[in-house]
Amino acid sequence: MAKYIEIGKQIKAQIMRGEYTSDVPLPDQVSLAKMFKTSRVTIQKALDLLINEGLIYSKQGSGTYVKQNINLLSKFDATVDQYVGTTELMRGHTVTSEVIDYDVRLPEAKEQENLNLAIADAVYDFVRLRIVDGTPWKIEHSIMPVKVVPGLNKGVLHHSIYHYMHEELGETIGAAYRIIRAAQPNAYDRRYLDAVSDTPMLEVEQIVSLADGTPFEYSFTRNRYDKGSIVVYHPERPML
Amino acid sequence: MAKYIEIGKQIKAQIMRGEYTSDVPLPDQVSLAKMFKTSRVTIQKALDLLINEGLIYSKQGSGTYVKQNINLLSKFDATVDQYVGTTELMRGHTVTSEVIDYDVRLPEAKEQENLNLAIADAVYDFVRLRIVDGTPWKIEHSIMPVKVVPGLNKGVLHHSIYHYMHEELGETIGAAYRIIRAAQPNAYDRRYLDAVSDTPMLEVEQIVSLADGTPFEYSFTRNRYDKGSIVVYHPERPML
DNA sequence: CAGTGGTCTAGACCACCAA
DNA sequence: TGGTGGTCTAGACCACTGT
Repeated sequence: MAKYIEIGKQIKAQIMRGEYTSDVPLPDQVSLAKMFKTSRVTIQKALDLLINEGLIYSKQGSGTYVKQNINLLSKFDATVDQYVGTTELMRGHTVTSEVIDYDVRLPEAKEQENLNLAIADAVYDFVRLRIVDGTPWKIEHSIMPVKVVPGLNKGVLHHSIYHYMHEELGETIGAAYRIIRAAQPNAYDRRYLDAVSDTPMLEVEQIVSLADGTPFEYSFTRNRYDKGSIVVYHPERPML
Repeated sequence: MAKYIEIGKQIKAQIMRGEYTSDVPLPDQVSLAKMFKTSRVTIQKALDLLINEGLIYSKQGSGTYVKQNINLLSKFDATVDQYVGTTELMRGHTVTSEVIDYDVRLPEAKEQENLNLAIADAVYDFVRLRIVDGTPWKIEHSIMPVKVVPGLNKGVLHHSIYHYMHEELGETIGAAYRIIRAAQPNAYDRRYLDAVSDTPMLEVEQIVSLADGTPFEYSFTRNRYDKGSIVVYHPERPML
């Protein structure tokens, strides 16, 4: 573990314990360097992490300050800006999957483009009903390339795909693009999620990539309007 | 402009021009340092920016590579992970606002909490119908603290609030929290957006802050399911 | 083992802010 | 004008990869 990450964690812990407030600046970088017995540059890198997380901000020539909205941050903390599979998110609840549809076929044009595939690269095409504590929760329709996620049989689909990828294939998940929209209920929604014509559905279309940028999932996830929302945190970011 | 940002831009431009592909690694840091006549550490900082943008990734002991999904990135580029007011987003179209409701009052409990206000801090409470090229598009219900955004009269509401804040008040926008959900149409939706009982609505509840973390907007924005979606890009991020 | 990226240091200089 | 954060350098050492 890099030293500056370690220091960043410690400072974050201090902020969370309320040792620094928005009223007064943090100790200056030179003092912090002395306290942590390191160089000023290392302190700066540690603070950079906290700035990226939206916890603090620096004002050249003035000091480093805790933001006024840390309370908000902690409230959203659990759900913010991280991608984990459904199973992980619902820790403490029983999540099971019913495989509604399962196929291996050649990709359509849009899938080729989004998953960066040649026309002969086969894909898995499956629909799963996710069930939480015994009640139907959401429907996931996923397309995954065989060459990126080999061995995705029905047995795996009943459990966590993300767990399988991490533990069995040794892959780490990277960035995700999502398009979020409202939609009218379709046949699946009516049949499995108990939706009727005036039940708004929330749909997430997403492309998820591995750490090296290889896209491995193109999926559509739908749930009833009263069974879940999406939380997003958009930090300010240095623009290139 | 910091040197490493300048270098980052140049390398980004090279990547975008296709001078580097995902097949071969970029030149190593030492070579780049020589090419740009700077130190290796500065190169590393420049590359860090590109890694944060999800353009490239580094593998210790091996090299630095362009991700396979740059093509995707460019496609989403315009809408990704940035907050700008409605007016800005619709450049090239005529956006006007009709003020449906306008009030100054004391904050409710939830507003106090989300906007970090005392009970006596007055807020503006207004509802605007945003109209694009003559057709009703979305309804924005906003709560803003008077002490943070003074002088928000009806005249300003007809134009861009974000423009007003930036140009008149000299404030810069920082992070935003958003909760996105589907919803059944309410009275406003039916009246102004031509929604009926089976028209799903997309609602965005958000808290937007200034650069120093002061929250200045708590709002609910709604549009018909067929009049807009939300695009989100979630890069992988070093976690603390 | 050679080559690559990752981290850290100590010191220098600059830019900005407040008194 | 003194104190603060922002940037940059040159060099050192470490960790990992591929041959």
